[in-house]
Amino acid sequence: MEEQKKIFIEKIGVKTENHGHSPLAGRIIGTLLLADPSYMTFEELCDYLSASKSSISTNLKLLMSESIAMVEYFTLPGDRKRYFRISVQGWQSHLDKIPDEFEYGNQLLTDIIQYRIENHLDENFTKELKEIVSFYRFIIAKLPLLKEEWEQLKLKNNI
Amino acid sequence: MEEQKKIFIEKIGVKTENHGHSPLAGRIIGTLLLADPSYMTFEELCDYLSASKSSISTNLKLLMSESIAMVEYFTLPGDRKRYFRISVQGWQSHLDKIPDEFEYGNQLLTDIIQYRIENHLDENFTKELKEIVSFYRFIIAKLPLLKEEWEQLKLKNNI
DNA sequence: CTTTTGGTTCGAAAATGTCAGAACTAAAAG
DNA sequence: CTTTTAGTTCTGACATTTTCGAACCAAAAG
Repeated sequence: MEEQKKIFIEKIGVKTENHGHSPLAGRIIGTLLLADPSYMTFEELCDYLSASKSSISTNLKLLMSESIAMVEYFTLPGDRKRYFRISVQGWQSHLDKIPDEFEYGNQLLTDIIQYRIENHLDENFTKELKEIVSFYRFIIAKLPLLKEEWEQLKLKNNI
Repeated sequence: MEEQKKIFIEKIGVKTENHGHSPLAGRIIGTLLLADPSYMTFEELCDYLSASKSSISTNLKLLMSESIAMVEYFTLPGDRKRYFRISVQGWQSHLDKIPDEFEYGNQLLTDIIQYRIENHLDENFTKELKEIVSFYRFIIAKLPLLKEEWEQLKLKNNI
């Protein structure tokens, strides 16, 4: 069982690594996703992952940074420890940022097209690029509407 | 102008690196996106990027691989050279694979939820995870429909 | 059959990333 | 004021990735 869990954590870790994080960062995410209770202290993370304080500190700092925001911590009165957990809100807001992500890549493609037009480069290829951009734009415009639609759906069914 | 172009290529390159490729792979993509004509020979790439034949070869191989398919080449009769270019089709099919990408991450989250239920872990957190998954599922289901909608739109307006 | 062209493949070197240990700090406890 | 706790920061070692140069190969040219 415990062994099973560790293998599972590694798997989650690899997935997270694919998104550009270090192996340890991935393991922290995996560990917190399977934790019970759903939060852990700094020390527990060190022990459980057999990692040094410095590595845990560095990686937690990264995972809690503004731009990533996958982990957060809370404190308890009269207790010096920090309790780290997955930030569900961070995860959600990460979802909300997907359109921006698309948008950035798309802006770059748009600039490329602009450059190609200004410099009279091979029009046929430019046109093909335009088509890709227009699809992206379409998706980007639709995503917030989907989110909206989902909120409505949730309101009707669940709560 | 030429200098401007190089800076631009680096910028495209960084964006591509963020998707998990090497700097040189990113530069190749950038170079081909701004190329005129829209294809280049192996030698031209080596010269333009001041990179070794081996590096260009390795990276082109990667970029042309089944799973990435961002670059392709064509040949001309009576000409031994290969002409490398951006694969618009590969790019398109990459777009088509976005739902699968989402799906994989989502499957992992689903497994995590399953584990948490089976082992009676902190239900509140499990419930929050469920909500994220259900939103993902919703999006995944909708994306192909959006693609469809876009195709229709294109048919009406353009061609 | 030899040379040239257009690459590929195989180590090794250089650049980067990851992690641990030790020294440090700020706040609380004694 | 000293000690302990809960981390942080810095430095260097180790691992991985990226790139290069040299040797190699297959096909075409001479």
